[in-house]
Amino acid sequence: MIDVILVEDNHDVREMLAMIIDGSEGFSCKHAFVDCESALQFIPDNPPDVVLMDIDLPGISGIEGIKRLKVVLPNLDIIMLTVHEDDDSVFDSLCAGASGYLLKNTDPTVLLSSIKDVISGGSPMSSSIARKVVGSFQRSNSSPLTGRETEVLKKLCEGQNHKAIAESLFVSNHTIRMHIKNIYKKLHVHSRGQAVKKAIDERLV
Amino acid sequence: MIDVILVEDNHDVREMLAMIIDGSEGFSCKHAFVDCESALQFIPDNPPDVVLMDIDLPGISGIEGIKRLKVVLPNLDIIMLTVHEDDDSVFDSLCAGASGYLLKNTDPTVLLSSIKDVISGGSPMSSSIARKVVGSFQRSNSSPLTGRETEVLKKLCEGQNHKAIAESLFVSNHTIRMHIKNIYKKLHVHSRGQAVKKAIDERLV
DNA sequence: AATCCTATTACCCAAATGGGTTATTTTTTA
DNA sequence: TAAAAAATAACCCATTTGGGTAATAGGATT
Repeated sequence: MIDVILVEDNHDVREMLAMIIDGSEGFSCKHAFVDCESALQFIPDNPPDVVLMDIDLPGISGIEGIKRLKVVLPNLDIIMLTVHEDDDSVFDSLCAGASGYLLKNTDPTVLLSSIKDVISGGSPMSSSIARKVVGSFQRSNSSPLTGRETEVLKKLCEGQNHKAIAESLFVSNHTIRMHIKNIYKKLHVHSRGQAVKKAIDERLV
Repeated sequence: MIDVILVEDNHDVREMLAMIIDGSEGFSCKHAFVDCESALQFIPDNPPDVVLMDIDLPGISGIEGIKRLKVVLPNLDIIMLTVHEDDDSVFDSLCAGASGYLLKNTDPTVLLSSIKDVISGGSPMSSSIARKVVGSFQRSNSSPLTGRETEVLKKLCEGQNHKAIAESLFVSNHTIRMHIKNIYKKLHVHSRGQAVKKAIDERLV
């Protein structure tokens, strides 16, 4: 029997979801909370198998709630169940510790299979959410840098200094300094820190 | 009719997959290549709806092949179809531009629905792969840094220098330098670059 | 009340970095 | 084959950074 806890402020949605889950074979939903405050009091002492969490909640937000739950229960599986499909909501939720992200219009059948999925180590997401997540890995393929400059930038991102980079690439430190100067010009930055930030933001490395 | 191209060196696997796909209602697989070299010659002039790509290929690897295809066809949907489930293979593939990642033992029914999925903007992945991807977003919740130090580290990651950080936090640059010294000690690093790398790697910011 | 932690400010000095300029060799491209 | 781009190396100088040390004040903890 899979034990599910809901955190959802809308009365009708909460009751509806609880009924669907609790009424399904192999699922149980005996506790549902209106806000994170009450959920945070109950859950640490009574951890369920899965938590379904809304984002828009009065008081502590669902994202902040996830962070706090994860501190005391790092292995708890939490699925975000929300209407928000914007990048920030998705990435903030995942960074906070959500293992899945579903939209509220998700079909009940899919919701139930997603709950099973997250328990068995999966990360249920809608197609469009998954594409956002995957897309965040894709790097620019139009870097203004040359091959050597990209190599050097990579080393900069690893925190290496002139000398270390020169040694690892078997050239003089003068050469590395020249490469770095050119990198800065091309990226329009004036320091290592800015170069590293740009490299990461624009996935140049 | 969904046009699919295969790149797979193993003869039996290639023939089998081609037969499954081409024999299915609404799918067509008229071209299958043994290596990236030949695929790279054909595909740019005859772009299909979806490419299924193996990783282990003689000559140009599947990952390198994706990169090259994406340069000329940035919107091409590519699904990695491989036996490798290690982190590097997964992340390198996604970074190279793959939109989906499936294992070769994937059920034919799932494979076909995944092809439809990727065309409609999704990113088909197995549960365990999705968990890896989502896991890469989760940050550590046990930072050794104080609140103020974390603020400063965030600014370092944005490429700001002493003075800029001091001004944005309304304190003297001496204070910021002290914070940075303490951050370096706690993180066991000796430069901005290393601190930024550590901050990003361990998701301290 | 005593202690610890955090945040704050300050000074000194050596090392690293950033910017400007010039030049040779190799590789790539037109 | 000629021109352009990339990689290599060097010099000078001002600024920034890193490391050591010291001190004060407020808050939390014991």
